[in-house]
Amino acid sequence: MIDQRLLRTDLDGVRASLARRGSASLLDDVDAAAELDTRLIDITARRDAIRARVNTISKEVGQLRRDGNTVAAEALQTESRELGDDERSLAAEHDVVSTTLRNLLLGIPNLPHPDAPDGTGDVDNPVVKGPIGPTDAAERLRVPHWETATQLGVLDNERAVKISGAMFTMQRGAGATLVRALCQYGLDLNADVHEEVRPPSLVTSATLTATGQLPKFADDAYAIERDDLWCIPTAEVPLTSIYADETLDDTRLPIRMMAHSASYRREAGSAGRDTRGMLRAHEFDKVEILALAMPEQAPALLDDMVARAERAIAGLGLTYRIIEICTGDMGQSHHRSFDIEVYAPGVDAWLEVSSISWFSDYQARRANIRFRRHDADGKPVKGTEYVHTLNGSALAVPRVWAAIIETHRNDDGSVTVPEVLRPYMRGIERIESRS
RNA sequence: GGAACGGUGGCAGAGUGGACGAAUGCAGCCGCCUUGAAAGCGGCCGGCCGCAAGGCUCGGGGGUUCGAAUCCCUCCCGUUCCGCCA
Repeated sequence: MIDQRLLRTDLDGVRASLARRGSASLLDDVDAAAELDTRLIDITARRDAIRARVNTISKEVGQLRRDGNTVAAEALQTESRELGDDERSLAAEHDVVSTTLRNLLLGIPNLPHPDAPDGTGDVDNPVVKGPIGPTDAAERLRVPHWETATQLGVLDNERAVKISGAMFTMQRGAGATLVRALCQYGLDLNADVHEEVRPPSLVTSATLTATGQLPKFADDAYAIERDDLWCIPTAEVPLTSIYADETLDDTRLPIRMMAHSASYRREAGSAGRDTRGMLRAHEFDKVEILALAMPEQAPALLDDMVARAERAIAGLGLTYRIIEICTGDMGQSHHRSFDIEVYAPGVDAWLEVSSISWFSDYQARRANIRFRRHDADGKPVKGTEYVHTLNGSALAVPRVWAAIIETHRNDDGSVTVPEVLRPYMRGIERIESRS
């Protein structure tokens, strides 16, 4: 959520910032929210005045009864009972307005960073680095990974579909080992500063709301309705909420964590797209890195996390570039965002393999994650602030897997395993046909 | 899944309708004492919203009442026992 106070103190600033996202109806929502906020303040003030009076009366009644002054006590009780009717109707109005306002606020996206590039869609995302590596593939590389991998017996999507339906994938033999190797590689590369976490894969609605998936994007996630649980679309979801409703000490920040998890996505609206191979699937493995930080720590962390994602890709000998996400293409919760794209020669396309984002305090406000500062003498400063959250894929398996198969394909149809992965693959140097 | 008992401030733990935002202990903060520290002594000390007045907060929600940590309903969570299970 954005800071509700900004609606009162800097409505024009909020409107100008969100206008960069390019949605007219969004500005209507902002205006509506500002109006509700004003009403809510008025209602709250009137309700609280009545409550204050009732509280005072109750204390007086208690005193009068102790003193045995029943007549006076009963007179006050009558007054209080009448006040109760007003209080109830104001409280009901307060609940309606504040619920409406909250639902509206939950749907209002984050304010983009001033330096985020303007644009209306993904075509406006500027390339900020690269391409690094060749983009002119040889003939032997012009083979989509699903052909190479199926032939090698390391990808068996036909049977995955039999088991689970369309858009599920299955890796076998060295292909399965490669999945696990990539995960372990991604973790080891980031273990220097990140705590490894194995979070739950099923989370509550509250948890999925904190990171921004609910309420607006419910259709994108798998729901287990009977138990009111959701399959995580990314480890970002449980990791961010680890410290939900907690106040952290500034000395502990930044808190940096990483997790390997499965990610589940319904891909509603993309049926029929990228149905072959490993480019899009309902379930995939990913190593996520995440940081909770003080606002002033965030920019450097963002740079560091992009560099880490880049290092993982570069180490695998893949061709890649880094793009920055423009205001028109940003996700709801994003403040500033970078993608790493890998060139896949077999399908001759740039594949998004990593997305690293800074969320400012947007998620922390939803998740209620605060921190307390200490002054130079180590004394706690009065009041708390929301942390900033950042996260990104350190290594998203399927598309990297695909790019490896396509990039490191040999003339004979075998695939050379990148050197850095061999320790995780029982020394396998080449993936060769099993038959 | 069944049964029993629980959920109170950073922690431990009192409190069964009014003087309770909450005893007491520990931790923390300030001061005294001390060469320094410990001990001792005195004082302060939960959080959120609000410029303030004030409001909210004893697991969540609802109810009874002039008034609820306390009574009622409901949901959630925990512990123990039983059942089931990797």
